Amino acid sequence: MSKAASAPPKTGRRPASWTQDPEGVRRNILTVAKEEFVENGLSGARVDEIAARTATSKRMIYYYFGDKEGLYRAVLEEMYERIRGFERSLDLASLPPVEAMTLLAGFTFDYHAENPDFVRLVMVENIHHARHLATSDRIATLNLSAIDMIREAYDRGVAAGLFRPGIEALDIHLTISALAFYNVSNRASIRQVFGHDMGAPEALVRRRAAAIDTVLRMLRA
Amino acid sequence: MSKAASAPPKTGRRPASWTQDPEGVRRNILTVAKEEFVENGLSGARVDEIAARTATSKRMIYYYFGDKEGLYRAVLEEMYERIRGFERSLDLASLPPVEAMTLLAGFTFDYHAENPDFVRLVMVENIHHARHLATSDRIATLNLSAIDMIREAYDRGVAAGLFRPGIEALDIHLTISALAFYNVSNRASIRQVFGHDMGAPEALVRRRAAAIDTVLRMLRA
DNA sequence: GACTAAATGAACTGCCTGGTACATTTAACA
DNA sequence: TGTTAAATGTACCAGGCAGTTCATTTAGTC
Repeated sequence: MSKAASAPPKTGRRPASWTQDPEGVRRNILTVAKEEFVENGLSGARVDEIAARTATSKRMIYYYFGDKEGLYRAVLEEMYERIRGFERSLDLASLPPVEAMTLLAGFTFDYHAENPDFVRLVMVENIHHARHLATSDRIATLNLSAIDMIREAYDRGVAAGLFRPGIEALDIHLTISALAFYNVSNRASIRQVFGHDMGAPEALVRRRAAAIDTVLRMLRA
Repeated sequence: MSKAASAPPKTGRRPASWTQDPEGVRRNILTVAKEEFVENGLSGARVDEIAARTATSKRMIYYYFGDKEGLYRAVLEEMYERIRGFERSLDLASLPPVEAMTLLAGFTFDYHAENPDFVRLVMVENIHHARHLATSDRIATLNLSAIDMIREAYDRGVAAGLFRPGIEALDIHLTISALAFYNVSNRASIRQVFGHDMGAPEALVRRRAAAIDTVLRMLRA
C-alpha cells in the first residue's frame, strides 16, 4: 500500500524510508485541496495549509500541479467531470415526459443539496469570472448533455400535448438549476437575514417539492 | 468642496495643503472599497490597492474602519441598507394581487440584473458563511419587509380566488430571488459551459418574462 | 491667537505566503 | 548490479500585505 494511503491521517510522522505512490499522492493532494478551496475560495486558500493537511509536502503540490492556480484548476476539472458522470447515469429517454422532468428536477435539486462543495466551488469560480473554466481544455471538451436530454423529453411532452410549445430547453435547465443552486448557495445569507434555515430537513423536502412543482407548472399546457 | 470630492480622480497629486472632509473621505473609501471587494472578494481584495485608488491614504482606512474586515462590513451594511430603501419604495398594497406579484418579480429581476455588484457581494458573503452579516448590528435591525409585502398580496390573491392557498410567503420570495439571483451570479460559468450569455439584452428580456411567468404559474389556482 | 481634538500624511515593520534550490531516495531496467 | 528518470524531503527566500508609528496639519473654541 502507498505511503499516502497507509499513513495514519495526521498523527504519524513520515517514515525514514517511504514508498513511491504518484497516484496516491496526487489524489491525497486533490482531496485536501478541494476542502481548502471549498472552504476559503481561491484567494483565501493557503498552499501551506493544504500541504500541512496532506500526507506529503508542499514540494509535491508544485511538482504535480505547477502552481496554486493549476491545483485549483485540477480540482475544478475533476468536479465537473464527476457531474458529467452523474448526468450520464440519468436515463430520461426511457421515461414519459412528465416523469422525466420530475426526475430531472428532483435529481438536480438533490445533487446540489447533497454536494454543497460543488455549489461553493462554482460560486468561487463565478467570482473569478469563470476564467479557469475558460482556460481548461478538459472542461472545454466536456460537453454537458443536460440540455439535449431536456430537449428530448420536452419535445415528447409537447408532441403528447402535455407541455406547451415554445420553451427553450436551456430555459428549462436554467430554471431547474436556479432553484436547486440558490437553495444551497445563499443558505447562509438567507439564514442571517430571514432567520430561516434552508438546510433543515423539513425545509429541504418542502423546497424540493416546490421546485419540482414549479418546473412542471412552467411546462404544462 | 472637499479634497476627496474635488481631487482629480487619478492624475492629481495631493496638494501640499488640504481641506478636512471626514464624510467625503469616508465615502471615497467606501466607493473604492466596494469595487475592490466586488471584483476580488474579501480575501482577494488588497487594502493597498484600495488605498492607492483612493484620494486619501491607507492610514485613513484604518482610522475610519479599524481593519480590513471592518471596511468590508461597512460596505456590506451600506449595500443592504440601500436594498431596504428600494424595497420600501415598492407599493404592492395598492395593486391587485396579480399585478402586485408581476411588479415584484419584475422589479426583483431588474434590480439584480442592474446591480451585479450587489449579487457578487452577496456571493462573497455566502462564501464566508455570512459571518459578517451575523456580526453586524446595523443589518440585524434591518428587518427586510419583502416577506410581509408578499404575504399581504398573496393573501388578497387567495381571498379573490386567483391564487391557490397553502403557499408560504417565504417560498414565493425564495423562488423569485432564486430566478433573479442565479441569472447574474452564474453568468460566467453558464457562458463557459453552455456558450450562452445570460447578460445579453435579448436573453435578459426573455429570462425576465420567463421568471415572471414562472412565479405567476406557481401561484395561480 | 493660543489650545486642543479631530483629521491626515509618509514611511515603516514584521509576518505571511507562493514559489524554489538543492539534495536524496525509490524503482524500473539493461 | 549499475544507471537513470521519476518521485520525494528539507530548507529557504523574496515580495506581498495587513496593520502601525510618528509626526503634522486643520479647524473649531475660548
